[in-house]
This record gives sequence, structure tokens and C-alpha cells, in this order.
Amino acid sequence: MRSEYSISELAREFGITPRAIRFYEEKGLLSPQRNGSARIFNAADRVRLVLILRGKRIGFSLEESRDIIDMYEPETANTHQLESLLNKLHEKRLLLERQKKEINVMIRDLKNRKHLSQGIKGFREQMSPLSARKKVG
Amino acid sequence: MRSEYSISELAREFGITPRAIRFYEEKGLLSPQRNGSARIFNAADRVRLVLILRGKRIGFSLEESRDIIDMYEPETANTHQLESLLNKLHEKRLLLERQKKEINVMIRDLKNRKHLSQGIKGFREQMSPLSARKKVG
DNA sequence: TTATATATTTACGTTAACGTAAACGTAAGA
DNA sequence: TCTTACGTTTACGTTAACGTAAATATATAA
Repeated sequence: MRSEYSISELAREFGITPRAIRFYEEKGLLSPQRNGSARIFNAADRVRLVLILRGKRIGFSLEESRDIIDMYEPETANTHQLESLLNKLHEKRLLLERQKKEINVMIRDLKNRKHLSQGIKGFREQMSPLSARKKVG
Repeated sequence: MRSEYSISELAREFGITPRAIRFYEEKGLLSPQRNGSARIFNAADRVRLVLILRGKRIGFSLEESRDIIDMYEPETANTHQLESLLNKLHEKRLLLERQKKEINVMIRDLKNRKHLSQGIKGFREQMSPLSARKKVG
């Protein structure tokens, strides 16, 4: 089994450009060895790249992914950091759940076109309690 | 009940800056009336702003939100467009569900730290079927 | 009258995540 | 030897969604 990869091999495999990979290195998320000036990626580098791309799909920035990657490194991972990362993941999940609910609301709205009749009132109470209260005070 | 708002009133109410509102207008998502040079927003403008902000929370770009807003306009909304918007919303929901699943995987991974033992193999089969097949061919 | 708050337009700055191009070196194959 | 494919570094360009600042106008309260 292969354990060394060129930059274009990895790029092809993951459907990204060499430029992207170099960019990740520039940002400190990768640090492959060199053969002269050419980069040589090993299995560990490859895993890091996988984590970067997974992070992207989840909607993490590269900065956030960096933390995740560090957490996957046995040496670096301390319990406190692990907890904080788990918290971030939980928050992200909550965010996704909220977004999903909002989408469901919109889909329902559009399907029965409620907004044409009582939409505005609905919006008021749902999204801007301040203005709803303004009517009273 | 109020039916006209200044730019700063809306800004305060929704916790955004006047600049943001002007920007939305610049992008064609709002087109309030004017009193001389000063903008005057009515109830309909307000609803559009609500939709913009809802779109943002869902994770839509302003361009995408523009479509949504148009869809909420009785005159503009034709059945075909409505269908396509619903499709976009469904896709977005699918994306969110996929992201949630990936997050759950990461949380589980981190909790029992599976990646330390069989992590790399797991990644291969899960994320890069091409390379998994490469081992055979 | 001066200060304060509000409004406008114009325009340059900022962050993220690369894209794109230039200028160059190297190795393999026809 | 010429082309092709791959690699490098440097550096400017791009999109999105505003932030920030400057210069200006207007109204109102002290």
C-alpha cells in the first residue's frame, strides 16, 4: 500500500487543486516533507487533508478545522481542548437544527402561501418580539 | 400601528447597521421610497427585510434570498419559480442533514477516539472510494 | 448659536479561500 | 532537441457582505 503521494495525486484523488493544498500548507494545516523543493505527503498528511475537507463539508472554516486536526493528533489532544471542541460541534449541530426548522417553516409557508393572508402578522410575532410589544407600549 | 420606518429604526429593531440596509438596497433586495434623499420604509419593505434576515440565518446568500423574496411577491410568483425555489429549499435541507450526520460521526469519533486505532482505514472507505479501489487494481 | 442626532453619498478597506497567471526548473519520451 | 507533464515561488485578482471613514446636509434641543 502506498504511503507517499505527490501534490497532484492528492489533488486528483480528492477533487481539489494543487493550489488549494498549497494554501492549506500556507495556513499551517499541513506540513509535508520535501524532496528538494517538491512536497511529499505521507499517510498522516493525507488524513489531515481528509479532516480538512470533512470540516469544510460540515461548514467549518479552515481556522476551525485546524483545531479539529490538532485534536486528532494524539500528542496534542488534551482533555480540556477535547471538551471545547465537542462543545463547538454541539453548537454547530444546534445551529444546523435551527436552520432546518427555519427551512421547514419556509417550505410550509410557500406551500400554502400563508404569507399572502396572515403572513405579515405571523412574521411579526415570530421574528421580532420587540416590534410586537411596541404595539402595546 | 406604525407603517413607516426610518433606516435607523429598522436597523435598531433588527440589530443590524444602516449600512447593511443600504447595501441590501444596493443589491436590489429593497427599494424604499424617498422623502427627498431620506429613505422611507413601509410594511412591505419591512417584510422583505425580515425575509432577507431569515434567509441569512438559513445560510442563503443575498442572491438566493432575492429569489425567495421575489417568490413572496404575489405578482411575481409563478408556479414554475415556486417549484424551483422549493427544490432549492429541499436541497438545502438535505445538505444540512448530511452535515449533521458528519458532525455526529466526528463527535462519536472524538468520544471513543476510534481514529487512533482504525481511523485511517475508516476514512479511506468512507471518504475516498477511489483510493480504496486503487488497492485492488 | 452650538451641540447632538440623524440622514445622505462616495469610496476605500477587510476577511476567506482560493483562482489565475507569470516565470522558472526538471525529468521523461518521441 | 522539442514537447509534455509535473513541480516550484511570487503575486495580483476575485467574490461576498458588509465595516469604516470622510465630507456634507438637516433638524432639533439646550
